[in-house]
Amino acid sequence: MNNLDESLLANIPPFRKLQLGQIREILDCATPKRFEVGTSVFEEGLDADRFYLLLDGHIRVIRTTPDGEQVTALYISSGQLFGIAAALGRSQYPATALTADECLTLSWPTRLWQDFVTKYDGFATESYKVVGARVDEMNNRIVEMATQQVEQRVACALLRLVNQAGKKVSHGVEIDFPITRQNISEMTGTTLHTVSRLLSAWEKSGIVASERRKIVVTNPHQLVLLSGT
Amino acid sequence: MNNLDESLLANIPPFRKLQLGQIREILDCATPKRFEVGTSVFEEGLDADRFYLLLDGHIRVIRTTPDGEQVTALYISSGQLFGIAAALGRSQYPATALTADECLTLSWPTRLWQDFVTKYDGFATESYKVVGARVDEMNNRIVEMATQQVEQRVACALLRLVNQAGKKVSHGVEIDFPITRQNISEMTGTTLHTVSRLLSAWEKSGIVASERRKIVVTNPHQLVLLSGT
DNA sequence: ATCCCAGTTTGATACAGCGCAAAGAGCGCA
DNA sequence: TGCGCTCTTTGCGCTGTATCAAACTGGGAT
Repeated sequence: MNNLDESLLANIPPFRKLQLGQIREILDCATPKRFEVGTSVFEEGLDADRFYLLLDGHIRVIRTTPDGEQVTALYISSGQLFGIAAALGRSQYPATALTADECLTLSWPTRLWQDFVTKYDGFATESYKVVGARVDEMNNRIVEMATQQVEQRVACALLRLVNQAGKKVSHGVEIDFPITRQNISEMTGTTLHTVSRLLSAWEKSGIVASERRKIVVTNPHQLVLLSGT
Repeated sequence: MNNLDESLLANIPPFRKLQLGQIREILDCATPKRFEVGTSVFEEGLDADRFYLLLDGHIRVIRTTPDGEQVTALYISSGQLFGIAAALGRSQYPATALTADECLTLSWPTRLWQDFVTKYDGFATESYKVVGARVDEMNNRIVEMATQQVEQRVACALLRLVNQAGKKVSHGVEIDFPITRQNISEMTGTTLHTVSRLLSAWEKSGIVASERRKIVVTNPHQLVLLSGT
């Protein structure tokens, strides 16, 4: 039992169609936890014993290659389930989840997944839609990496970030958490140098305005053109 | 009702744990169909109204970019489910399925998926494991494309093909369906020219032996070394 | 006020792999 | 037997990006 408010989940996909009483039940077995910037929620290879819902903040899901390079699999924004590999029959986490800013999560023991699926109508369907959307995004990234060159890929990556973590500001849309050139290079399979050069060029053309750890897209339309989609 | 044999499905993952009577029921609502080489089972963007099981042959799942380039998402070997996007909430096929050789499929109307899931214990779990494996493979490909260079990627692709469609022959392991340089380039995001050069070089080192539309890996170990994993 | 460090910018150089081009080579078909 | 199609091989020049190197900047800690 905890004192979280039902309305927290009422509008979030897998719970949206549930009744308040059911949401109450789910909340009562949830563990809330706050994570500082840059800490890990779970790590690649560990037993996938819990699944998570991100209530606030942004999470970077990364994989590390044998020689230590990092590749960003995806970014999670608030309101999304993550760490649900167990729902696809995996017993270990296939990736590491790092907080990109301060985060608030709810989590449940993995074994409850099956309970939720059988007990709450629509829970499974809605959850697997999340998986579907991610598979789709992964497919798109594969196509991108296979066919487009760096400038287009970086443009696509920026657009994805804007779509899922964009915050309107006076001069355009800002990416709502601290992000470095290095981070972007890890999303696109390039180097931070190349990303820096691209952003500099785009800044000159008035497409973006960036500072240290911060990017504002001032001309999204132009960015779409560059992305070649 | 049809005259297919229950043993067809008895050892295939989502059906493995079912009783023969249940398999019979499933078979009775299945439609078998044979496809010639190079024909399409379903196409990107069409209504995902059926899901499939590949009984025999090999299928190439591709996506086409706006400018007509093809990217191979994955290869399906016999015994695998495919076209199951609907299970993840998609109403259209996200890719096109082309036969790589002569194929035999069973298919069911999509609406039966939900029936199977509720009626047959373990069907859902086993099916989602298939999805899990594919997500995993996609993740690996993203990491590969982001960090490795062409030679390593092609080596990885070949190894994947060998693992899932390898047939032992006298001098090594042969890929069990016709495959062109072009096909491999579409799996790895390169050009057929580069693939051709690599295969020529590998042939000289005694790692592979290839002919027109045919590849035999004679020294898998060396290929693993090249793949850098 | 100063130091330090993480992040950024920019230049110079090298090279992997692409694009283009053209010549084989295997195979079905008439 | 020869034609035509698809697939393969190989050469050559070019260019997009990585790599190496070095300087700059802003902000937090002492």
